[in-house]
Amino acid sequence: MANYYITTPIYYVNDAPHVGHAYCTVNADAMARWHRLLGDDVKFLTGTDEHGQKIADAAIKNGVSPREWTDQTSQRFREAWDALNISYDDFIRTTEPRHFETVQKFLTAVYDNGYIYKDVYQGLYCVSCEDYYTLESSNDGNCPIHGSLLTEMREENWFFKLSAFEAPLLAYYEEHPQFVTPETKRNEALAFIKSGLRDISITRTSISWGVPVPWDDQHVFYVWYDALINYLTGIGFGREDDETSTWWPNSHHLIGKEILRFHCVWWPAMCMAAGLEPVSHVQVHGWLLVGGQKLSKTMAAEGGVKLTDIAPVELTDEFGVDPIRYYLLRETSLGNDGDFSHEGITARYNTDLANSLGNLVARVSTIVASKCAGVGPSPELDSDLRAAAQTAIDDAESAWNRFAPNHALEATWGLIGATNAYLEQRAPWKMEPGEELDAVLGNALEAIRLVTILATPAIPEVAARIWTRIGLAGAPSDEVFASSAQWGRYRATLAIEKGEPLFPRIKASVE
RNA sequence: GGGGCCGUAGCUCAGUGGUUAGAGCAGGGGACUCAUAAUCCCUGGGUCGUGGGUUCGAUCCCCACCGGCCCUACCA
Repeated sequence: MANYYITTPIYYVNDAPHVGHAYCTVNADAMARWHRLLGDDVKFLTGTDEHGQKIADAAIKNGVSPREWTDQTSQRFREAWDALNISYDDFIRTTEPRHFETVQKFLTAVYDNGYIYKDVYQGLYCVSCEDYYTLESSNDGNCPIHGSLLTEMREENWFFKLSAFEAPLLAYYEEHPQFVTPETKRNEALAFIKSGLRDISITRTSISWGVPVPWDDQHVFYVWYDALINYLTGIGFGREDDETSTWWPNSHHLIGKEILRFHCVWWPAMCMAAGLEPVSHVQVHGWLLVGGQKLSKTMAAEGGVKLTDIAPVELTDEFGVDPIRYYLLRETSLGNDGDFSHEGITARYNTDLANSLGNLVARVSTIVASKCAGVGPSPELDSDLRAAAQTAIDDAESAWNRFAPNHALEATWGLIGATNAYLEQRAPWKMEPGEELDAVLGNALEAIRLVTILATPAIPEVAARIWTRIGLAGAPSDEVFASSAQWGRYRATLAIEKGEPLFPRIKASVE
C-alpha cells in the first residue's frame, strides 16, 4: 500500500483533442488503474492549459470572451476522456481560482527566496510564430521556421534565475538515477543542463490573459510558467498542506518527448527555488507516427492524414473503447516513437482480441455450458497451466511497475496463448462429463480469471464483462492484486454465460 | 548553426559484455473441429542504413556519410 500520484501534461486548449493526447492519457490511466489494483491510494490528474496569447486571440476571432472560449474547448477534452473511459480523479483548468492561488503562492516563495529579478527582455521576435528567438537559435537573424526577418523587441520582464540551478540539478540527477526514464531521455536532459543554463523570462506585460504577478500588477506569468505548477495545484499546494505532503514529492509525470526540457530542467529547478523537493519521476514517451510521418501541428503544411486530424471519439466509435485503449498500450513501448495506423488497429483487434482472447472465452464457456450444466468447475492446484500463469503474473507485474504496458500485455497474452494450446492438447470437447473434464475446464477458467486481472488496467470494461461471464461476481478491479493474482482462487458463484462475441472480427480493413 | 534519437526478417518492433541475431503479424505445410473460417503444431540464412577504423573477431565501440525524426527555451 502506497500513495501514487500520476499526472498527464495539461493540454493546450487551442488544439482539439487528438490521438496524441489520447496516447498519453490512456497510458497514464492504465498506470493509475494498475496502482489502484495493487491497493495503492491513487490520485490521477489531468486537465487543460488555458492561458497565453493564442488562446486570447482565438477567443476574439470566435467572438467570445477568453473564458467562454476555454470553457468550450476544455469541455472537449473531458468528452474525449469520457469516451476513452479515463479514470482521472481530478481535472484541472489553469483558469480556476485554485490554480491562481497556488501559482501565486509558489512564485511568491520563489521571489522571496531571491530567484526572481527584473530585467529587460530583449530578443528577436517572429510575428508568424508569435515567439522570440535568440541570435544563436535564429537563422542568421531570420526565423528558422518561416525564414522571415526577425524584429528586435524589448520588454521589461521578470526573470527566473535558472542559471543558479545548474549544479543543484546535476546533483539531483546524480542522486536520483531514476528521475527521468527512459535513460536516453535522461541523457538528453543532462546534456542540456551541462551545456549551460540561461535565466528565463517568466512574465509578460503585453497580454492580460494569464495569472497576475502578485508583486507587480503590470505583469502576468508566461503561460508555460504557470502551466507546470498545475501539478501542485492539483494537490493543494499553498492551500491544503496535508494534501500536498500526502502526494508529493513521490509522484510521476508522464510527458511527451517534446516537453522534456520544461519538465526535466525548468520544473525541478523551479521546485528547488520554491524550497520544495522536485518530483521524483518523469516518464517520457515518444510520438505516434502515421505512415512513418511525424505528426505535430506545426507540420500541418504538408498535407496527408495527420495524427492531429484524428479525433479519439472517431476511433472509439469505430472500434470500441477497449480495443483502442489496448492498441495504444500494446503497440509501442513507452519512450520510443511508434506507428499508428488503421491497419495496425485492425490487426491487433483481430489477432489479439478476437482470435486469442475473445475466442478463448467463447470456446471455454461453450463447453462448460454443454458439459458442466453451466457451472464453472474449480481448477487443480498442480495444473500444467500453473507455471505459465505464474510467469505471466510475474512478468506483467514487473512490466506494469516499470511503465511498460506493452510488455505487461505481451506477458498477459502469453498466458492466453498457453491456455489455447492447453485446450488443444487436452481436447475437453472429446471428454465425457467427469473429474478430468472438470479439471481441464477449471484450469482454463482460472487462467481466464487471471488474464482479466492482468489486463484490467488496459481494458477495464471488457475485463469486467469476462469476469461476469465466467461466473464471478463483481469485477477484477474489486480485489487486491496480491491476493487475487494467485493460482487456484477461481470459484464460480454465478452461471457461466456464453454471450455474444466479445470482439466480433473485423472483416476488411475499414475505410 | 548547435544538441540528441532512430535506421535489424515482407510489416511492426525486441536485443547483446564482440561467439551459431530474436518475437508477434503476414506467408507456406500439417492437425483438429469446442470456438468469432477461430485454435494448435511445424516452418525465420535477414549485406543488423552506407563506407571506413579499432580488434583475433562488431549489428552492438570509434569516425564519416546517407536517410528519417525530436529539441534549440509557449504544440501529447
